[in-house]
Amino acid sequence: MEFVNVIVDISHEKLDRIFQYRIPEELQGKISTGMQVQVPFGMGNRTIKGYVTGVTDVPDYPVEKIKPVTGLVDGAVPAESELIALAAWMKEFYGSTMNQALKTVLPVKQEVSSRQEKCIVLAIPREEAEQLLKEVLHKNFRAKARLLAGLLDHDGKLSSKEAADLKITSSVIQGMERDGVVRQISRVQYRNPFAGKFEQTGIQRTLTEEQKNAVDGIWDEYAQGIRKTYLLEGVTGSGKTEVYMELISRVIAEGKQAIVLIPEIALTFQTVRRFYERFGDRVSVMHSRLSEGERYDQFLRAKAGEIDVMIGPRSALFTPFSQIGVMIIDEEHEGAYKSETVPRYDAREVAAVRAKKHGASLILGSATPSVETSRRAREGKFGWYRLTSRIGQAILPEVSVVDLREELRDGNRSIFSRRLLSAMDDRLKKRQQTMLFLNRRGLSGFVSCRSCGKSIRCPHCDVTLSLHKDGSLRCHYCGYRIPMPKNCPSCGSPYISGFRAGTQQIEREVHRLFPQARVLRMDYDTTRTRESYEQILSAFGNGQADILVGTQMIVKGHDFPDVTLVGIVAADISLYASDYRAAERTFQLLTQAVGRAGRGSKAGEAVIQTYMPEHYSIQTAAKQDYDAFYEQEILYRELMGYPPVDEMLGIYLSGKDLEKLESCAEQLVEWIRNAHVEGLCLIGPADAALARKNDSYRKVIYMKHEKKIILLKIKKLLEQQIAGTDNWNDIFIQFDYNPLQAY
DNA sequence: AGCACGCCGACT
DNA sequence: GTCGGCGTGCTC
Repeated sequence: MEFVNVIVDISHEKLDRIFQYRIPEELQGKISTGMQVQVPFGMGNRTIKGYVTGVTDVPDYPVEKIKPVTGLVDGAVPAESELIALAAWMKEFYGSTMNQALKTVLPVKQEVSSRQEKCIVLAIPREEAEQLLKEVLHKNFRAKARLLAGLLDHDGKLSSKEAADLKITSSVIQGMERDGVVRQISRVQYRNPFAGKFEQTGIQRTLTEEQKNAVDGIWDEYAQGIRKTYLLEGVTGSGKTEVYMELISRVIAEGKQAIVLIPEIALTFQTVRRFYERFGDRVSVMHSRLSEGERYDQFLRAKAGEIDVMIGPRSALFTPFSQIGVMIIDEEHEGAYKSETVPRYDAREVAAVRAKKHGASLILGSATPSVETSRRAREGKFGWYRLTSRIGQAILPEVSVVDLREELRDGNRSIFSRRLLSAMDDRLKKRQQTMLFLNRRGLSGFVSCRSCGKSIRCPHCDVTLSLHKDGSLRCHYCGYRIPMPKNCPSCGSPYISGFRAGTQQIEREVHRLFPQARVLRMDYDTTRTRESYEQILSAFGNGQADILVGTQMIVKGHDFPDVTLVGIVAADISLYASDYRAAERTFQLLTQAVGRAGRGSKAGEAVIQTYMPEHYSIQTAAKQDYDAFYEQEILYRELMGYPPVDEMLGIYLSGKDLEKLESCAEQLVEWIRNAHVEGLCLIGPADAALARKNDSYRKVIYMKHEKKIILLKIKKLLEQQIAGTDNWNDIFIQFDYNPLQAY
C-alpha cells in the first residue's frame, strides 16, 4: 500500500473531498483508516491535519503531483476518527462509497456564511478610526475604507457575515489586524434547543421490583466488565424509561456518556422532559425539526464534552462522544432504525459495533421485540429482562375481535361494524375519547377477498402478491406473475378488491354518523408543517376533540388518559403487505394500538375489525400474548428460510437502458452461481416493486443463506467483479440486508 | 481556510 | 517603473 486517501481538516465546502498522499518509507504499515495524519497542503505546503479514509495502491491523481504524508498525529484519538473508522466499516459491510458513509456519520459542515461566531471589532479609539478613514480614503484604499466605515456605522463591531456583505476579503482584515487597527474575536455560542423550556427537578422515582432486577442484573455484569446486548422486553407503560435512566445515571457517575435512540415519531416533549428533569443541561436532543445549524451545534457540544446524554433518532447514533458507557435503542422493533438510503445500515447492528469499540452495554427495549432480537435473546446471545406489570392503576383493556365477513353477510357494507358503532356512541355519551386507527403503511395494490379474507400469495415465496397497473399480480421477491383473477381462488367470491378506506373517508363517515362529534385527523397529509404534529396531539390531549382518526403515528408513545376506546378499522391491511414481515408488523401495530386504550384510571376497550379473525397475529395481539405470536411466526420463518433463520441480502439494480440492465442482472446471477456457494438460495432477477422510477428501470435479486458472513463475501466478490468490468458504468447497484420494504 | 499570483491604481 | 492593495483561484 503506497497511497492514502485523506480528508483534510479544514471546514470548507470546497475542500470537503478526498486528497491523496504518498506514504513515506518510515510510515509504511503504520497508517490505517480512521487515523489522523499530518500532511503538507497548498502551495505553501503548510502542515495541516487530515483524516485517513482509506489506503490504496492505485492513485487516481497524477503521481508526480502527490506529496508525502509528513507524520502521524499523536495523542488521544479524538471521537471523530473513531467515527471515520466506523464509516469505513459501514462502507465495507453495507456497500457504499466512502463519501456516502462519511456523510451519514459526520454532520454536514456548515456553510461559512450562514453560521459565523467570528466577528471583527475596532481595536483603536473611535476618533483615531475616523482619522484613519480619512487617510485611507485619501490613499484610495477602498476596501479598508469600506471596512472602517462599516465598523464606525455599527458601533465598532461587525460580524463576518456583515463584512462579507461589504465585499471585504480576509486578506484586508488580516492586513488591518497586523497593523493593530482591528481585532478578530471568535465567540463560540452553541444553541441549546430547549434552553429555558424545562426545569431540572432531579426527580427520581423508586423502581419496582422488576425494574430493579433489570438494572441490577445489567449493572452487575457491567461491573464485572461484561459488555453485551440486552433485550428489555416490557409492555407499554411498564416503565422501561426508568430502567434506562437509572443505568444512564450510573454510567455518568463513572464519567462516561450515553446515547438513547428513539424513533423520530415517538420523540415528543413528554419523553424529552423526563430526561431533562433528571439530567438537566447535560442532556441534548437531536431531531429533524432542528435546523442544520442547531444540529451541528449539538454535534460540537457533544465533542466538547458539554453533554453526557444524547437523545435522538437513528442519526444520534453517531454522536461524537469519547467514552460511551451505555447505548439504548428504544422501540427497537421499529423500521425507522434501518436506513432507506445508501449505506442501508441497521442502527441496531451499527450500535453493537460502536458499543463494542467503546466498551459499552447495549440495551434494546420494546414491548413487541423484533423476531430477530427475540430469537437472539431466546438463544442466550443477548441478556434478557422482562417487565410484565404496568405501573400505577392502569390495566390492560378488554379486547374484542369483530369478523367483518359476518358484517358483510349481514348486509353491513360500511366501514364500521355494529359493535364499534355502538361503542363509539357510548363514549360520545359518556364524554370519553375514542381513537380510530388505520394501519396502512406503504401499501400499494394489495388484493384480498372481502368474503373469506384470504390474500393471493406467491407459491414460491409465500408472500402476498401485489396488483400492478397492467392487471397482473406479482411477487416482489421472485417476480412470479399471474393475471388478476375475477373471483377469489379459495372461495369463489367476486369481492376481491382490497379494502380501500383511507383516513379521510373514515373522518367523513364519522361526521356523517355522529354529526355532533368533534373529530381530528392525523396522517401524513395533516402533519406536513413543522408544528402540526404536536398541535394535533395536544389539542386531542386537552380534550378539544372526541375522536382522533389516524395512521400509525397516533399510536406511538402517547398517553391520553381519557381515551377509553380504540377502534382498529381494518386490522388486516398491514397483513397484506407483500413482504415476509407482514405478520410481524401487524402484530406490533395492533398490540401498540390496543395498549392505547385505558391508560388512565378508567377501564379501556379495544375493537379490532378484521376479515381474518383466525390469523395468529390478530389472535395473539388481541390477547397481548407476545410469546404465542413468536412461536407461530418463527415457524413461518423457518419453513420459508426468512430472517432471522436465514439471512437475506437484496441486490437492487437500476439503469436507464433496459436491455443493458437485464444483461447486467443476468451477469450478476451468473457470477453468483459460479461462486458455487453451498446452501445459497438465489431468487430473481425480477422487476422491482417500482419497476420504473425517474426514467430508470429497476431490478431486484435476493439471496438467502444461513450465515451473514457468506452473503458479505458474495457481496464483496460481486463488487470486485463489477470494478473489473467496464460496461457497468451507468448501472447503479445497492445492497440491502434483511430488507424491510420492497425496492 | 489560507496562500500565491497577477492585475491595477498611486507614488517616486 | 515599482510598490502594494485587492480579487481570484487552487490546494493531492
